[in-house]
Amino acid sequence: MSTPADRARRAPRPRAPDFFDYPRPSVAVDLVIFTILAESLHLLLIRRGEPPFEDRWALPGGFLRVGMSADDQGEDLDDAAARELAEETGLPPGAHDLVQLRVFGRPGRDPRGRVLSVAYAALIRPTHAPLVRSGGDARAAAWVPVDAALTRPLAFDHREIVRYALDDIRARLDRSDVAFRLVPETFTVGELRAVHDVILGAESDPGNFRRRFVRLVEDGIVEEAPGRRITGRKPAKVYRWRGRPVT
Amino acid sequence: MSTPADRARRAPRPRAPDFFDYPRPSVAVDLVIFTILAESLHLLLIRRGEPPFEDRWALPGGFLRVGMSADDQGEDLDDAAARELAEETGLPPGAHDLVQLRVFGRPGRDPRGRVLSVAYAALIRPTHAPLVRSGGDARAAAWVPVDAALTRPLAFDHREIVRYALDDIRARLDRSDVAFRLVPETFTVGELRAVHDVILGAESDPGNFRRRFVRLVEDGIVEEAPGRRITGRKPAKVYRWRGRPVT
DNA sequence: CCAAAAGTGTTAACAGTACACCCATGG
DNA sequence: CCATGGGTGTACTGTTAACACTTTTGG
Repeated sequence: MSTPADRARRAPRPRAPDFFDYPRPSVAVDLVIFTILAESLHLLLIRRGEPPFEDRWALPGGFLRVGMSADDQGEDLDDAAARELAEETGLPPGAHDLVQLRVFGRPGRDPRGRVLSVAYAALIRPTHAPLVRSGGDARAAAWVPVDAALTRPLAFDHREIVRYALDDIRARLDRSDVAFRLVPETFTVGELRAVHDVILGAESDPGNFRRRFVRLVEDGIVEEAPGRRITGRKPAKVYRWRGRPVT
Repeated sequence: MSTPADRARRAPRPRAPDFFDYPRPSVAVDLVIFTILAESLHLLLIRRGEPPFEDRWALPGGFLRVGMSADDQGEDLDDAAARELAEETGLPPGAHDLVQLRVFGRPGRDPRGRVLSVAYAALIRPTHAPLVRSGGDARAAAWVPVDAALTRPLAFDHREIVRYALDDIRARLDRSDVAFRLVPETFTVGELRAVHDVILGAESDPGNFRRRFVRLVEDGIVEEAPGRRITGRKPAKVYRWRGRPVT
């Protein structure tokens, strides 16, 4: 944080901070919202209603609200992401599993002018996914399978963002709460295994998966829930994830 | 990317994109530059010469250069980070080990107005660290041990950024090239182990470390270099890291 | 010759993998 | 009664951790 301020130091120092006179970028917050539908990983896309990229599919998002006064500087990035998530999905703001991925800021990514995009990942339980309505502005929103989202042309550099988000949740799958957030509140071992398999795109051994699962129960990360569930033939025990700690 | 543009859709559409009229934040790029000095992890801090936080220590950095026209939108974020790194250290731009960490954007973090900071981590070989001169603007720059940097009051939210960067390189230590970049071009097993120990703050077993090291040689990640080096009593074999792949 | 670091060997515990198998039950 | 997923057992392999040990050589 120096260059423009330094220039000020050489010249007689002005009252107002001079870096405010330099051109500034617009900052958007874009969301990669995942869920599991029909045994596969989906994400939420919006059909753009205006240029640029009119009619193209894009990630839901919006501009960061910035205040102009020193005492009201606007909203926090995380709040902006939470607000967009609520606006676009209509879901209650309890889904506080938003994680900042990184900034995408290549010049030219938005033809209108310099726009930085702060990308966030969110995870929606499949039980909540059908509740998603088409955003406050009645724009077309749809759950799209990830492979389709990666093939289809998207607006801006959103394909790159999706690619990054996908790699990210895959890497975090075993070291964070990702899987627990993509499964109903209560779940069976088989259901959790299905989520793992779908995200990694590989079939895992039921026995070995169960063995790792019982360790989670022993460590108190997961607890037995009342009732059983009939997914296949034999009813299975039901479990619940106990909040935070995974690793 | 919608809210302001949507409003435009309801009203008769103006020629110029209207989101340009909304207030925008300033965007800075801040660097956490690590090196190893005197058997411990250090990072580069700058003594601020102007308010706010005059005389406080801060991370080196500067503002992102943003173009105002549609065809010149300014510099890329990574380029801005590389430029700052070169400006602040005077080192040749070959040190292309810059990694974006994340954005820090809490309102109020800069009293002058809304400023987002994109944080980057950089790793400097100990052989290059002494070459660092005091920046183009002759401001005081110093290598500071990480624990001192975390204790001392820093400008803005830079302590939080340092904390994050530290956690990040610790987490990536075994899954990336971090260690190889904090060691001279050629190095002995003991030297690499010392880097590991210093970053993790724990003494590792020499025998076990060596065993893991020979696997790296077998996998072609590291190769033997000519010569030997006398670090302690018995001269040790010298190795070289072969570029990219680690995992 | 000896301190100190390089380098080797051995073992127990443990986690991952593959695969065979029994169990319970809804249709 | 049987197909199907729930649930158990087992043998093999590789990795980690702890620690005892030998080797080399500058001072």
